[in-house]
Amino acid sequence: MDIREIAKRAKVSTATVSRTINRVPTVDRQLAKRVWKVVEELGYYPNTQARALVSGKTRIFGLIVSEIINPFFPEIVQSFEDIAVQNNYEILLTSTVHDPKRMEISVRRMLERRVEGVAILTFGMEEALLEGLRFRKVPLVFVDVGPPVPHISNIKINYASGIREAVQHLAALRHERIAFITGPLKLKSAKARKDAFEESLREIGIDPDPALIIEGDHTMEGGIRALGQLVRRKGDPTAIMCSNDLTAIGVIREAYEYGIPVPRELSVIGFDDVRLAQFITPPLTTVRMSQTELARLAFKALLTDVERETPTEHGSEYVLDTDLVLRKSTALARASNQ
Amino acid sequence: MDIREIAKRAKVSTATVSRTINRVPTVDRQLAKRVWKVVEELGYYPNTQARALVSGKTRIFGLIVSEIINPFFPEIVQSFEDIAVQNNYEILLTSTVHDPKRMEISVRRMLERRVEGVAILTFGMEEALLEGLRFRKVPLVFVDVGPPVPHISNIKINYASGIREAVQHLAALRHERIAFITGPLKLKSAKARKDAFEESLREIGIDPDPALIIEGDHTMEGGIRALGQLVRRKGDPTAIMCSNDLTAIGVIREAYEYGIPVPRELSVIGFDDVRLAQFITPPLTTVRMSQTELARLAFKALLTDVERETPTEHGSEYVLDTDLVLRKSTALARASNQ
DNA sequence: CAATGTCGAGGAAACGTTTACCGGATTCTA
DNA sequence: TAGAATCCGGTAAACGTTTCCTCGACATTG
Repeated sequence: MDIREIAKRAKVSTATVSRTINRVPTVDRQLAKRVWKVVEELGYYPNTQARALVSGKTRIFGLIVSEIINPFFPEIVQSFEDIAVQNNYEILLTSTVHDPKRMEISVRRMLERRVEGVAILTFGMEEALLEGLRFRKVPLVFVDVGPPVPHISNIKINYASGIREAVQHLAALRHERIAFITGPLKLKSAKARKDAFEESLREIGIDPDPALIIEGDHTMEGGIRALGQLVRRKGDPTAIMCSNDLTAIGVIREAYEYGIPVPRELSVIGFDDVRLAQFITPPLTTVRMSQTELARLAFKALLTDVERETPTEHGSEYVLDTDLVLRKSTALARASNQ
Repeated sequence: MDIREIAKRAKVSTATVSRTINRVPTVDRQLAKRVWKVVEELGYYPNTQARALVSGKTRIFGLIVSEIINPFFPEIVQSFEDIAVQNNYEILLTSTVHDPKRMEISVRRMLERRVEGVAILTFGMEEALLEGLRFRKVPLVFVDVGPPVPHISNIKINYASGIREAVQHLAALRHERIAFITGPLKLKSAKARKDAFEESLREIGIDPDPALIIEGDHTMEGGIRALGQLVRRKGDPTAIMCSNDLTAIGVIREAYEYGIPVPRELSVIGFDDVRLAQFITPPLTTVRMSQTELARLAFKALLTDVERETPTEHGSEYVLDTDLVLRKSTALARASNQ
């Protein structure tokens, strides 16, 4: 059943049917009513392929993530979908699973399906692979790492705000030896978190102790390993901040193995506030980087770019703040026992 | 850049270009080589909308889930995508967030984008809402609840196998008072799990004690509440099985609050084996219902149906077994202290 | 050697929309 | 009241493919 069928039954032209369905205001109310009636009766719905073919608008946004099973992403995907539904967009979800080949395939898929824009929410994938998209002037939005050129927007994360809050929270609980487990330092975002931590420490008159900065890898196993290293030192820290929640979960898990009660003997703070931070025992105090908000900003960036008629010089920039959310994994420092 | 451009440059007809790209074997090797050369040079890739419009094949499968942030789903989505990529399919991911209206929208989206098949992996959504899909003879695949009609496949979960294993495991650890926290019993799958539990108990000569069967709701909070009820009884259980992992996590969490050490004083077993079962402390012993395998089966069901030329009488049926995976949340029953 | 069959490439129709353009009717203006 | 302007619906071209059909070239057969 197609638009012609509707046209015939409503005794109008296909043009009028099309205009009615697309709510072009100039069509006569009587005609429109007739058309809608037939549409309802037959349960007609337009063919998106045909639509897209002629109009050039697919109403699809691409969303590239690292991997869906990483707890960081489901909430983003969910929020992105919610907004897409509200705006009558479809979403083409693609994951790179940390494989450049898969990234290439992702780009290809986006191109073939003619998405109108792509949000790249991966952790550090080589940008070169996106050349195909950039070349075709598809609007893109990045987190932190987008170059300042037309059609490319950026969401800047304000790591410092939340991390400072966290450090000050620990200081208020009389912690003085605070360790930090970083992410993979080749990741810009991981580096930024570490820098923010050190800066926050200095701000309250504590000099960062290199022995208390351990390089992790943003996995639970990394957290486990890092705690192992930390425990072996004398004068070990009374609090540990982690570059992401998974690391913090690893730390808590390993602390349990060592018989170190969290938070009584050791305070732990994560970063990201993934949903599962609420599920573990004790519920994790962490720095929230709202995934919902991130998705919202990404979508908005894309939509704005698509709807803009004249391209801007530089692509827009958005800022996402972070803040501390208190749960149960931090407490007063134990009396110093060195 | 379109197929005509390629045709012109390769000095063949568009028909030949199309045939070449689609690897129709009758095209002359020389011509094919010419065509491919031009394709590579120009970086041409076909327009999927145009393709779909004329061929009627969109190469899209729909995937309807309850909500992406439910830990049960990310792995399914990931696996589904992996297989889709291998088969050159795209996936239209949609979530109902437990809202019939959203389900309706989902169906509509599937219809508009002309998906070739839909996997419905939600927990108990009214089937009536899928009428639109069924009516248009879109191949569907359900878990457990699909009616036996053409174009509708079913994946039957063998709940009994894993649950029996779990019960026998507990029995071997000398547990005699084993509680069960169910899911919402209006859900067929929850009911089936409970029944399997009771049956397994009888099998080893234990009569299910109704006082030890608590209705939960498949959430962490439900698990917390249920443990509260259980603890208040005298002669409380030494082991608890849960209808899903989230419930088990709630139980463990609340046990911690009560100061009941898991597994020393209380053994806990979950169901599903979501990824996060490995992240909690202690790592959760649980009955695995492989999400990867589930996704694989669902995709296969759809693909088989699409590729079949003559529709079968009944739609096919697949079976997914469950089995126990041992981690750290179970131990020998404590000496009876009643 | 003529007739028939086989093979593969090209021409052109078709898929279901949107939209530029046209033209008739109506309203407005002088 | 005639001409201009405005409005709005219809006609048909276009979007980029796939695929049916035709047709020429060549091989095979009697």
